[in-house]
Amino acid sequence: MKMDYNFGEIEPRWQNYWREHGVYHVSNQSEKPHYYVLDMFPYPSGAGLHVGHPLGYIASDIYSRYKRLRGYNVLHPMGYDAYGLPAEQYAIQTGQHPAITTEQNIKRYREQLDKIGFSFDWDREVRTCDPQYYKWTQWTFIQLFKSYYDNKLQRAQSIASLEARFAEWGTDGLDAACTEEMSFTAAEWNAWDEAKRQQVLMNYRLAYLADTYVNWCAELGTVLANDEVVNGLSVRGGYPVERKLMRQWSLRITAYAQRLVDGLEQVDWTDSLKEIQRNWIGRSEGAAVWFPLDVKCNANVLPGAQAYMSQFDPQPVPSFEIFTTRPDTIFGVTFMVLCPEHELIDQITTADRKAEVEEYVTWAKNRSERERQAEVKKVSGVFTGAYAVNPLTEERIPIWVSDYVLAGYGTGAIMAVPAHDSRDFAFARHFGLPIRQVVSLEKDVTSDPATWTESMDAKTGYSVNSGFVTGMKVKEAMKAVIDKIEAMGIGHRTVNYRLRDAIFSRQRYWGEPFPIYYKDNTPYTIPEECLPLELPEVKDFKPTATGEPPLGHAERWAWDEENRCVVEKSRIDNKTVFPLELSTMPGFAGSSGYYLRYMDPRNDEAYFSEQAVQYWQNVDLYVGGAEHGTGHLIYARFWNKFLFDLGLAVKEEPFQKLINQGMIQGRSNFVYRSKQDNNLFVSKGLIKNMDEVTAIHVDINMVDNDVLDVERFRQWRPEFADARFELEDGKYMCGWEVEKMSKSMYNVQNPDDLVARYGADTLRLYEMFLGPVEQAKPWDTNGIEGVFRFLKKFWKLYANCMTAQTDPTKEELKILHQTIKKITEDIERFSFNTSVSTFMICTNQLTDLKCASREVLEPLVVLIAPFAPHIAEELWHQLGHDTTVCDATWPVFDPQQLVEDTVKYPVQFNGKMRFMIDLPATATQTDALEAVKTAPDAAKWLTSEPKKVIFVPKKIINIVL
RNA sequence: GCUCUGGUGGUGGAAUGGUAGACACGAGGGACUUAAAAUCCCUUGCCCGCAAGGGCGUGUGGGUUCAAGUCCCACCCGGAGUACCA
Repeated sequence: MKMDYNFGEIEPRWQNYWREHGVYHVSNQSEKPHYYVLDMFPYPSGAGLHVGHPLGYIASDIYSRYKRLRGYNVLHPMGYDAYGLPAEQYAIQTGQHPAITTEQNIKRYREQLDKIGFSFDWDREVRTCDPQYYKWTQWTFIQLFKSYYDNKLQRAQSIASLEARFAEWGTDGLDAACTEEMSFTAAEWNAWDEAKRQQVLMNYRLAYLADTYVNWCAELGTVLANDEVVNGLSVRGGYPVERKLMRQWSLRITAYAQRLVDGLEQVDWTDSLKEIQRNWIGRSEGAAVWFPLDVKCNANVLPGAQAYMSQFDPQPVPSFEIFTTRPDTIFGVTFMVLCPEHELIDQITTADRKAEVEEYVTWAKNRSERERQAEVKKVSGVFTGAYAVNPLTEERIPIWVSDYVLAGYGTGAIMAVPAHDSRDFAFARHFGLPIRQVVSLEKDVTSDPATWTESMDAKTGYSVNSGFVTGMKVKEAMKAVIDKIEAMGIGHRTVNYRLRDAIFSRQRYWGEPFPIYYKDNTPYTIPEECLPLELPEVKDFKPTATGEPPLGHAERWAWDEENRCVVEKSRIDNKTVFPLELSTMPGFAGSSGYYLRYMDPRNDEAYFSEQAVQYWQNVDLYVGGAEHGTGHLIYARFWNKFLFDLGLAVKEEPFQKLINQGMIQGRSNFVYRSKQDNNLFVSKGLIKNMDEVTAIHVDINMVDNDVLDVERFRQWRPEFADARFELEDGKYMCGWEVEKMSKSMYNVQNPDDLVARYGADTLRLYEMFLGPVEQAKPWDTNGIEGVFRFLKKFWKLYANCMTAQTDPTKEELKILHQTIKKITEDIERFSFNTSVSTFMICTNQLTDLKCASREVLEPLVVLIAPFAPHIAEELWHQLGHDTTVCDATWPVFDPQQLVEDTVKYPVQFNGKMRFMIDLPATATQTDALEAVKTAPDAAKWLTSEPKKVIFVPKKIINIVL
């Protein structure tokens, strides 16, 4: 065996071997237990992989290989989230077809990934832009289109069954998720024509077309989902986003809000991620209450309210609905607020207020989302002149309009309780509206709200000034008020969610086409047998002159209903040939169900076979970034729940355990140029005053352990050619800072360079050694030498000992079994950084002992195989095996080999000797004393016969000498 | 503001409530070498001391406990998510 660790020769050789022998190919048929380990598949960007990407892949690869060694049949696939904006933006700039760019990028990604030695089953690769893949994305969309959500059954049902129901019962007894509440009879339904029926059904479909306020990004020329917008700017590009009413496809994800909340209980995710999702879904319990209006208008008439109000007014009483989480404060309502979009405004505004209200509404509606959010603190609003009646106090309450009430949440109308809501408080103060205290921390103790500096929002204390609930605790009062409201028939308990339906159209080219064509402006799905509906070629990737999406440029983009095929657009006659949908699906469409497709990726007949999903069930371990908490991870859960309702997915939750790998930040290096002398660079330690120098980013590839390679620096740019350096100890020391990893900061570390220099095994170990997988951390190559040194030592241990084989000593076995125990525990809790340390300790100890026993060296190779597969494979064969190490068996821990000392340590304590002892819970004082006396070093501590012995709880014994 | 996280040497980071700082980097010293690389050995939390040894130490202040980095309460500081969600 060669003495030197030649990773450059070993690694490619085994990578070829694995590929040629299909070592990582996984079968759907196996007697073994199954385990599914999934990485979030990457978007293949033009920049290639940097060291941050493989962090999660390495962790999941370690776990996959470990599970395999433990006898599991492990599914560990990889693919590409290939649709996306950057390729398309690039296409717009250069005319290069996104498919070509994407293909090139994928090729580069694959090369980079292959060098790191992953155990992916590449036969199962999927690409979201592959027609054979997006066929099933389109198929799922059609199923969503053909489904509605039954709130009583709490599951999706077919639209066909809804039609049957309408024909027989109308909406009677129907409780379904919908855009707006509808009420009609079977007779009405049966009398309607096709167009009207389709329009009604659209109100219930899980994938529906509707006019909704959307986030329109003019710069990107498309609408965006809520999670793609932060602070009024697009996540991609940071362009301003405005609210716009547009006819768009949406997914009725809100129907699943409750199940999305409930499902979090069943999964093994971090609390923080579950919390992110809970916040995003934003479930709040409260009451819907109808407030009768004190004017005559055409607003809805609610039977209950009318019955109540008819005591005072024989005429029908119009009313409107509000949502509150604090029904207990209803006695403190001093005004009402409608959102500027509220339909009631026009009807209720009094003539004298009309001009002012209209002006305000126009102003508020035209304000960009960005402006609105920037001026959140600024109070604005206007009085409508109209009044509502508080159904419990029978007071007349003024109705205002303000943009602090949002159209999209609840009913877009609130009862304002300024004493107990900070926003209402600010509003009341600004407009001089009354503030009435109805909750107090102490019973019957009130103060004058005029003296308050802030409202009392906490849901604690007692009701005061509150009619029949006065004196009750807040929680009781809430219940009592709702009960009363329900009894009066003017409201009910309800739950509201912050979650919005997912806008599903993008006015873009590079995405999945909708399998939809329009007959009479009514959308119809193309037959499932005709899928995939392939993305057509276009001559221009920009929107058309008339403002249509890029697909408007496609010549061949019309649907021939008779011949069931795509034909030239020129043939559209709206009799047999119809226009196809022009927008495409968003990025999350393709990534929402990919984990299921991996189970059976080449299936042409179905998304995946029943046999495959019955075998694999769902993802056991999912590894990826937490930045997908409000996007992909919500959509994928929704997608899976829907497929579960259809009976395709067999588990309600797609990802059982989820690990969020922390982001790897860049570590930038700086040189410091003197402000007096542009050619003089001062070493970090010699700078007296930072004001005298300018910090300049330098490429981290010219820096080693913060020492600058001055020659490379001089060659870097012409202006540095004559650079002079003020050195410390003959070196130029650079400064550093943690920043985002990006080209412009010259701090991008490319994994290929490290693989070339140290080998893949070192890179793998080092990425793990850097710290806990979940933690965000800056990339820093300063420690990589240590890991590399370890692998060289590890290699040498075998090189020295392979020839002479001896029986293992007790000491060697102890080291081995300690290592087995520790490594197994570490892997099970994803603590891979400590695993690397354990290997280092083990190797040092065995080297000191000059260990040469196969009985110890062989299992050690298996232990390290998940972490450093190449060196393990090589040593495994050197040890004389002709099977691969991937098929070895994980060594079994033998506790007998670890002789634990019962007595841990002695300490002096108030003149007593105290000993920690490990004894069974049933042990007596005599047992404890015996253990101390027979401990290896007993003579050293017990210099005389004990005078007194105190056996304190469980593990302690105090001995007075 | 709310929610979630985290705070340990010069650095990255270890510690089922049980000898804090494993392991690694960096630094200092030494061996080998003509020299360098590579390799190996020693020291390395802070303070006092030649030493043996002693004192102090896990953001701050309290508490529970025989025992607290770890559990509880309050506060301070960082990171992330979210933001007029009624």
